Amino acid sequence: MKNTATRDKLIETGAELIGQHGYNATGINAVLKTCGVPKGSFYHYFSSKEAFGLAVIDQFATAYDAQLAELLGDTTLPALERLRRYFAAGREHMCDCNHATGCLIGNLGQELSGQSDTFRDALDRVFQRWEQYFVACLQDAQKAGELSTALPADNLASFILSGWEGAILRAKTLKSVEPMEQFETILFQQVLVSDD
Amino acid sequence: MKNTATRDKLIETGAELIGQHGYNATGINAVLKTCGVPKGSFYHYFSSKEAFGLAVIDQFATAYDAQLAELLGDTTLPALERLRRYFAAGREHMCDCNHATGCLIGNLGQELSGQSDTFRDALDRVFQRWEQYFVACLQDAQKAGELSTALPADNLASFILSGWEGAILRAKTLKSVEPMEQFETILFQQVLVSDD
DNA sequence: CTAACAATAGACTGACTGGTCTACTTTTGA
DNA sequence: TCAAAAGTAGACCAGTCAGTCTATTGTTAG
Repeated sequence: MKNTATRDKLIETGAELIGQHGYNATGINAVLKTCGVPKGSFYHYFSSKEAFGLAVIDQFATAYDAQLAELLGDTTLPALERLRRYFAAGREHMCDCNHATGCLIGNLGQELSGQSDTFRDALDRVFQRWEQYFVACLQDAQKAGELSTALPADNLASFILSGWEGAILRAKTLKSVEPMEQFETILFQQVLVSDD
Repeated sequence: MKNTATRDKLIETGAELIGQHGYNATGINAVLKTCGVPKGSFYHYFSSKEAFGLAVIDQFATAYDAQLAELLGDTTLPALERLRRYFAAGREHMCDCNHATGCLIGNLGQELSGQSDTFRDALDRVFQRWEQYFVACLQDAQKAGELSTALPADNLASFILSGWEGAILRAKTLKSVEPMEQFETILFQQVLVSDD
């Protein structure tokens, strides 16, 4: 399995279609037709649709990890400023996809975590890794005195991830980033505050 | 269309199966087999699967409305106490379904709002009605001096709905109500506070 | 050169999909 | 009483699904 070009093309197309229509509504044939790959190749690289789905999640998580590291791990900026930039990037992405795709991991979490434990585990691991980025960033903020140490960083991180995923869901159904803006506003105004 | 017993049975079974497996993964034949209704009856009451799905949403929204009115509209209790009870009921429901179902509207919002504008509109209307219950409850809290008037009630309501839906999603993928608890804790500690 | 293996290619399969059709039974209202 | 309408019943249809199969082409190592 040296030639990864075809495999990558399948995963890329799969991520796009699954992001748009969900996992169950995305047929393998549709993926193949979209990227012009024959079925023989698909089952050469993936043992089943589920294995393909997991590979799509894996690839997405890896790529997103790099983004998170860049945005939230950029220690040249104040920690809360990094968070602001992360939220801004999320809003921008939401507009770019016409409020249709949102967050692939969130989408699949809703759709599949009741359907398959394999998927649920994979998606939960991604969420937990994301949470760790938030924890690190919030701890930076606490060390710098930007953020009160009254609230544990890990609880805050869970709060932020939940709220942000929910805001993305609302943005999708409303076709507007307003819920994402309102979440960010109140979060910074009431939750991410320093000791007076 | 006077005999609603068969129709109700179809909708009830549909809500259950769609809640468990999602809309796309729930076949009409599975619904029919589960509740022992022949296909002829199904298409006597519903013109298509989409119409059926909308009826399921409608029925669920109506039933949930009654619950919200009871919990959040119970003016014999302090407004913030009503909110606490609402969250507690949500957590209980999450445990009852083994963290598998979560919120039907949230699930379908993720799955279908990118797939069909008809569904998206229907689901968004439900969300907006829910938000109005929160707004009314928060305004009660502000009038009673339980809650600062510094933040507009409608922004807060949007914040709470987003956060709660996101917490439910995390609870599903984590198979634990912990994210819901963490959301509630920080919400009451930092956001739903009175003027000092 | 050639044998082994990676990869491409797509016809094909059985199961299942949403939806249609006709036949039959029950209920209703005049 | 009886005809029209409501509702039940399930065989059936074309299309699609994930997955299999065999054949062929590219590549690589001995």
